[in-house]
Amino acid sequence: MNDKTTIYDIAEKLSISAATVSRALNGSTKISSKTRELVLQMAENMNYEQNKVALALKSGRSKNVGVIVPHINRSFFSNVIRGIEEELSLSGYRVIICQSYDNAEKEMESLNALLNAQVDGVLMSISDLTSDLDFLLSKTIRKGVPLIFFDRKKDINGVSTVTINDFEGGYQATQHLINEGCKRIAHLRGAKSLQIYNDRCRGYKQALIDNGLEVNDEYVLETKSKIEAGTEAIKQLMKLPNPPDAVFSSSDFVALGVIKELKNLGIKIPENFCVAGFGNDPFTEFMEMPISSVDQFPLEMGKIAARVFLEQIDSPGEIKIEKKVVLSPKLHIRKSSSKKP
Amino acid sequence: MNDKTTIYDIAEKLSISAATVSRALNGSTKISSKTRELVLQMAENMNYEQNKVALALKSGRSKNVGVIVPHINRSFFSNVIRGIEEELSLSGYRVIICQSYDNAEKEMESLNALLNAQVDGVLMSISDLTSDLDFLLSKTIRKGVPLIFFDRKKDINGVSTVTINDFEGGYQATQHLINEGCKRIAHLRGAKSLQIYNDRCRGYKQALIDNGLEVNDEYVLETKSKIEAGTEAIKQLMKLPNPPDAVFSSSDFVALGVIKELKNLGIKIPENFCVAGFGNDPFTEFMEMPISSVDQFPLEMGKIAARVFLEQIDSPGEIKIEKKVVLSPKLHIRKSSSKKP
DNA sequence: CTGTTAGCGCGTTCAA
DNA sequence: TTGAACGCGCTAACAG
Repeated sequence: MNDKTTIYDIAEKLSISAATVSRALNGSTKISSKTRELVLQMAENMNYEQNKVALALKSGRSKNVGVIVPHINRSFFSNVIRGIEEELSLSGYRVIICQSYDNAEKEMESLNALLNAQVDGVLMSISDLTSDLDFLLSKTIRKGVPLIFFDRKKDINGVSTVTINDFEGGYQATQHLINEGCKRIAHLRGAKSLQIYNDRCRGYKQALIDNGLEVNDEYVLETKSKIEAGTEAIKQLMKLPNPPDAVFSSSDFVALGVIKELKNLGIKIPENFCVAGFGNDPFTEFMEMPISSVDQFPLEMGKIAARVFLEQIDSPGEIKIEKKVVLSPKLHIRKSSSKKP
Repeated sequence: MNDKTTIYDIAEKLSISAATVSRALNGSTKISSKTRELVLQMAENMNYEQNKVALALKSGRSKNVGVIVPHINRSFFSNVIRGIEEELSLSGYRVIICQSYDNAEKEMESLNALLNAQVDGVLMSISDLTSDLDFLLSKTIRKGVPLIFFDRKKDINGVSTVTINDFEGGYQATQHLINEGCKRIAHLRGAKSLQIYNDRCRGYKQALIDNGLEVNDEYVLETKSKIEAGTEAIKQLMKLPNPPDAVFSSSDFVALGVIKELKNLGIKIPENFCVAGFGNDPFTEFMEMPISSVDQFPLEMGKIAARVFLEQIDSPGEIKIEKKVVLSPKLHIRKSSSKKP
């Protein structure tokens, strides 16, 4: 039933040794063109296909890379993965995906499983700053497996990272809202355990400071990345004695929730209230009230992360140079924050 | 530098044979509890981890499954993959993803690569009915690797499928539009080379017939699954001498394009024109004009496809029973097609 | 140019 | 209960 033909099968047919077959198949120069042709022909006839597992065991390189993300079905991550796959498949690598569900423990399990499966590298977006990264390092670096963080990173020696400049993104969005004439800008931010949200928040605050505006802690709320979280948060904000006149949200979904609730409250956007989100999720563009948002270039991020991996794997010797790539975010200005037409 | 400890390393330390170590690690009964404890302890100390590649070569089972989809970043597919990964990871399987880009040739390449990488199964959504499936079969079935189609299938002996009832989905949506009082229902359909679109179209036509409405071929247009395709198509339809009063689209994006253009044209939805889409993409729900759409339950589809694989792989002997699972779609009725409040 | 040997790490005979 | 030997399929070292 199983028709897997091995190099031994074809060697036997030709009454030569398996090594010779191997050489012919791999284009070694140390072989006569006659026998090479013979082998190639026979291989064709017998539908020979190289067994990659045997090759992996022999060479120690599986041609597989692991990718760990919180959830594969989030627009951002699925786009990054697309970029990674698109780039790595060109070099013959396959992509194994794992979901961490924002759970540090699961993340470690996945990493472990990937390393035991002999992946040649791991690209991941860490779930939490509190992850036990020492353990992680001991496993991956000691094994000589390149590790690359994208988007959600943590600064570690020996680990390359590909991120966008979240500080700049937060700054850009806030500066834009200020330019539109907003004076009391609130910020809905993600969990403090993630550096990206801390950076965006820092950018927000710096923009306020640079423009001589007051940083009001009452205006900064931590939310989940969900529509309902946005509606809840804006309700709370509008109850303040001195409610804000704009919101910069770290999440497009939250921004959407804010817009929905403001409409409920009869507050006009963008005339009396401006909103900007983060992520440039596809839906922000084609809403009836298109939402201004910061683009993170997920596809490009994935491709670049893939290339960083390829550079590391190709680097001669054991000199693994860590690389820190930082992309510039781009704010897309849309109706939700455009007072001036 | 490489600290990979093997069973030989720990055998040496304990002055026993590697075979014994292997037995201890695998919980064989034919071993004294003393040495078992000893081995387990030592394995712990030496940070031993089983090399899955060696195991794969030995056993012929890699614990990897391949998944091939057109584009991983489309909402539907990323959700299916999430379901697959969620289910299979519980059984210790890893998921290798490949993108076909709707290209039959690339699809075959990926399938080939996966088989050479010794995956234990392949789950795929075929790109095209014209794919060279004989070749496909000769590779996969002869190798005894379970093959499962999800969503985009083709009926083949020996291949299990997990799909939704596209006919019923098309029927449901059309029937609903009829119930709302629409008389001239157009249909924007996807490529004829995919069975799912043919089935949805058949459902659409059958609903018309069952309700005594005329099937007008001028009302059926083939479009790409893009917003702009929707705007173009509806422009064309509205130029007809007798323009439609409703559209059932096989794509949510196309439905969105239709709605945008109708608004441009000053046509009121849902009062004077109803629209229904297909896919229940997240955005359909939270638009200001929420779009009625047929849910395909991608997450569930992925999980079920995974379970079908597990059943096949666990089935004793060589009896591979093919399984055809058909899910019922569910129409979500929203504002874009609700004349009656 | 080609054949022989060995080993990647593991589980599984067959003897003892 | 344990050990020695073997093979999964392949490539690389060493001979010839």
